[in-house]
Amino acid sequence: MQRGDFLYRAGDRADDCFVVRSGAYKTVVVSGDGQVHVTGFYFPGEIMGVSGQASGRYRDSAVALQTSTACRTPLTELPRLWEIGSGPSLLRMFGDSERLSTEGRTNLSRPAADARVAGYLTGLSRRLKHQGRSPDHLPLPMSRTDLANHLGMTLESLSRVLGRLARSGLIRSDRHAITLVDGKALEAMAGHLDPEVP
Amino acid sequence: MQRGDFLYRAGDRADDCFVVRSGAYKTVVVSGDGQVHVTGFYFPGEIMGVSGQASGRYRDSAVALQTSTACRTPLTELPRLWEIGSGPSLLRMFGDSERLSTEGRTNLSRPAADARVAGYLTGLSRRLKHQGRSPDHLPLPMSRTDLANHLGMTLESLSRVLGRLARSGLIRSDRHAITLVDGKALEAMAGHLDPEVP
DNA sequence: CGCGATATTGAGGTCGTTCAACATGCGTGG
DNA sequence: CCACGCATGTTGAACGACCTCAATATCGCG
Repeated sequence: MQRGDFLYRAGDRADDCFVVRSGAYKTVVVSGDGQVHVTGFYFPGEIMGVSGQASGRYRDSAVALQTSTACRTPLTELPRLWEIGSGPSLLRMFGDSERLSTEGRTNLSRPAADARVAGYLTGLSRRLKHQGRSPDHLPLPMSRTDLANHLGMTLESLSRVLGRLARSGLIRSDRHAITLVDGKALEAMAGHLDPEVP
Repeated sequence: MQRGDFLYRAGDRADDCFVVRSGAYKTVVVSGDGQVHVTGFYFPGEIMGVSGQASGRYRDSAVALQTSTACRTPLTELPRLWEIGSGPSLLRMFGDSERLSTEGRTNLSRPAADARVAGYLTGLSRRLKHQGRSPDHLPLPMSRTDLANHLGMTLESLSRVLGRLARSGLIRSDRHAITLVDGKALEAMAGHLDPEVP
């Protein structure tokens, strides 16, 4: 898929889940008044489309941030999945999704913009590490506008925070990537969002 | 259970989900640095403990806000629940849980405190209506501190916002309950978090 | 190479936080 | 039953941070 293509749209029948293979995606929800909120960014190995599996229709839309590929996984035969013993993994998906949402929520509840940015970066670092990739080289394929929206701040604030962190020597900030220099300091700034990853 | 009792604790083996029967509960997560975040409030008919089903251990703790009862639901019984026809409703509850989490996240992303409070109130109203209760009489069994924490603001700000809304005639604010007077205006203030309820 | 989109930087205003004092409610015990 | 005391909630003032508006800089792409 190319940048801007929809993997699925809110309202579509939710017959499948998707696993990112390459590239990156974002999920967005549009409010009744037309306002958009970026609910998440997804990288290779991560699962998308879980939110729709309960109601039968996707609640959010998934958009490719760059040239990307994803693996479609039909889940229409839910009861039969139980019979063949895939029930636990289904629960795991729901739980993972719920947990990611909870972490994001905790992060958003912090008043300081610095803490939210630091929290997102450390969380992303942990996710990448969990996928077997380098935890210090963070890809940022999303626009500043999208990331700021996701973190509940304006793009100007985000730009300033990143500049501040770079000037402090905690990170190296490229436009489409960030390298963590002092991850410990970032975690401290974020307030240790989550104890550990089991 | 009495006020302050734990339904389950973070770290416990997550063998069950719980459905609130009466009263109300809150869920909290403690960060590595000891900071507490209130992740949700749960009323009769709503499901709790989903977050733990991924890792096998609860990620949050559930605390009774008042004298409450809950129905323990071992997930090993899920196939049998399906046989007796309770599978779909449980699945619906899972979906509702995930959706609630997403809505809360969207709500927190708004910068204005008024919008976040209005968003929570309208969301709670819809949840109560969904459970067959009055959508205009909102119970607030939680403390101001907890609600402010949940909404990502200080208790002073919350107090001011509620006072402002009451003075504007949009709500009637008691200490442990709120009556919606002008729900439409509240929804507008919240920015229509979610299009509709299918 | 030039243009449009995206990102950074700057100045001023508003809103939420902080610190503080006051008011109210609730439970306990006399 | 009332009074007391503590916890909880409300109100006030000043500071600081984020947002808004605006200009400049840089990147990407044809």
